[in-house]
Amino acid sequence: MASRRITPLSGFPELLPGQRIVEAQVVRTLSETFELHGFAPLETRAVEPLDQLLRKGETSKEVYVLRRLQASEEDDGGDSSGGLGLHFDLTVPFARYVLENAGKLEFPFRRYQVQKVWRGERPQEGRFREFTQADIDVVGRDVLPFHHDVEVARVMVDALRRLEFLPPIRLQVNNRKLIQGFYSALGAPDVDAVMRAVDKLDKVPPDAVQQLLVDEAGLDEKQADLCLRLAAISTDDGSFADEVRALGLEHPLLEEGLEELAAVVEGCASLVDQRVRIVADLKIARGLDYYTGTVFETRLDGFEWLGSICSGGRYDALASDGKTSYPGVGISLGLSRLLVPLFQRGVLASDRSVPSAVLVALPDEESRPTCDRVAHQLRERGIATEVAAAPQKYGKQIRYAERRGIPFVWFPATGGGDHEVKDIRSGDQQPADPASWSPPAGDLRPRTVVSTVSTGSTTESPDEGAPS
RNA sequence: GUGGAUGUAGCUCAGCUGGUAGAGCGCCGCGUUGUGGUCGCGGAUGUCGCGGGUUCGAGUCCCGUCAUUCACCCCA
Repeated sequence: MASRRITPLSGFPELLPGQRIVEAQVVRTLSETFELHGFAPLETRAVEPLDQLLRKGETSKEVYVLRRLQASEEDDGGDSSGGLGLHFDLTVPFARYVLENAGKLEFPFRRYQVQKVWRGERPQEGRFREFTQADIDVVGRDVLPFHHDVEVARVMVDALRRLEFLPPIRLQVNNRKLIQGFYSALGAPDVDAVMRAVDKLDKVPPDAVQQLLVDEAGLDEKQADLCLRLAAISTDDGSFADEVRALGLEHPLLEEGLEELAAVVEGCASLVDQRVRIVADLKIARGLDYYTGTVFETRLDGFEWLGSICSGGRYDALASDGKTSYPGVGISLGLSRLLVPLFQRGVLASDRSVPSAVLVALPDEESRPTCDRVAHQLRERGIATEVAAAPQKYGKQIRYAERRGIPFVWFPATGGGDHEVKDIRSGDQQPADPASWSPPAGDLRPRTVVSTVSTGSTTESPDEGAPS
């Protein structure tokens, strides 16, 4: 059989073992944090009917279609759903899940979900066709009190701050009501077009956006100028409201948005520290999605080019069965976008490529039962242990451990002597009892290692970050 | 999906106007016959991303393709 040359697949990243160890630890930290806040774990199927995926306003998404190899032409277009597609986010499947299980769920319903999603877009650094998202959402029946907007922001910030290896982050918050009210008060003929233009401020210089506002959103110079002045407002406290009011426009929606935005910023103020900033940033618009109030984006210091790693917002009408509507608010974290670039650039790594904390050396094949017993005793106490594969010279066995980052090598007692355990980083070797010996707590699990590329310096941080 | 740049050893990269493929690091072995890392000596790195074309001859020039990356689109 001719072997086809194997090549990577564009946009479908795969991790090395040490990187996967870091990712798995991150997922563990996120899940624990979400559950600390009472969010229930949830998983939905990978596929949805295409008509669900392509509901209003979502037709531009690049959806991967699922098809049976044996399906005939007639089968494809036959059923009413129009076939199946892989989900491109976790919010749309969740909305469907809520409708489907509304009778069995308690509202407001809080859930988190960490799953792969697929988008047929052109890959770039931090943009993939298959990637992992971590979502939290709160959904109510008919109504959802505003304080949940503050809650989801607090939960996600709490989760992010526990990932101590991350560069400092900046959560940017805005409010759709605020900007829509402002644009309406201004007399903008097409509020969506204004948002779309303003949303480009990240990449396009202000005077170009001004031109867009005039050409495509139908504003005059003075209106466009006011839009830019609004978008330029960015404060880390409630003072943005004064700056907005100083622009002299009034509208009920604008007022409502100002109050909500202030509530989010002030509600999160207690979480702010050196590694987490929260700003009211009035240029955040979030495209044309289903958002109706609060909107979030999140950026990493020094990695602004990556775009937002974590965003979301309030949607008043995401799910509805005609009689009942289910308003929600949520945020989703792009786990792959966050981690893969840090791996690629060598910023993040694991200090081990295996979970093992101990390698039990094997003097000879006859001693394997003895070695297995030692390993068993250690594992019984939660210490990840492996026994050497072959009775090579001890130097080789030590090197085996070193290559994998296993910190301890155990030398079993032979001929009546003591067992000994060696820390191969320090070279320190001590007699030890397999029934009671434990490594230092910090060596029990692999650690995430952060290296600052510019200086080349290396610092270690425990993965299970405690709130400080 | 559209357009541009890039692709040489496991990694970082040399390789001139076409003429038999290189370095450092890493890896393997020995010195060191059950205790690695330092040092010394020795060794192997490879369908030059892949396929086709031009040519006596292609890593080098041309076309296609795949991958990476940048911009657009969109967004985690």
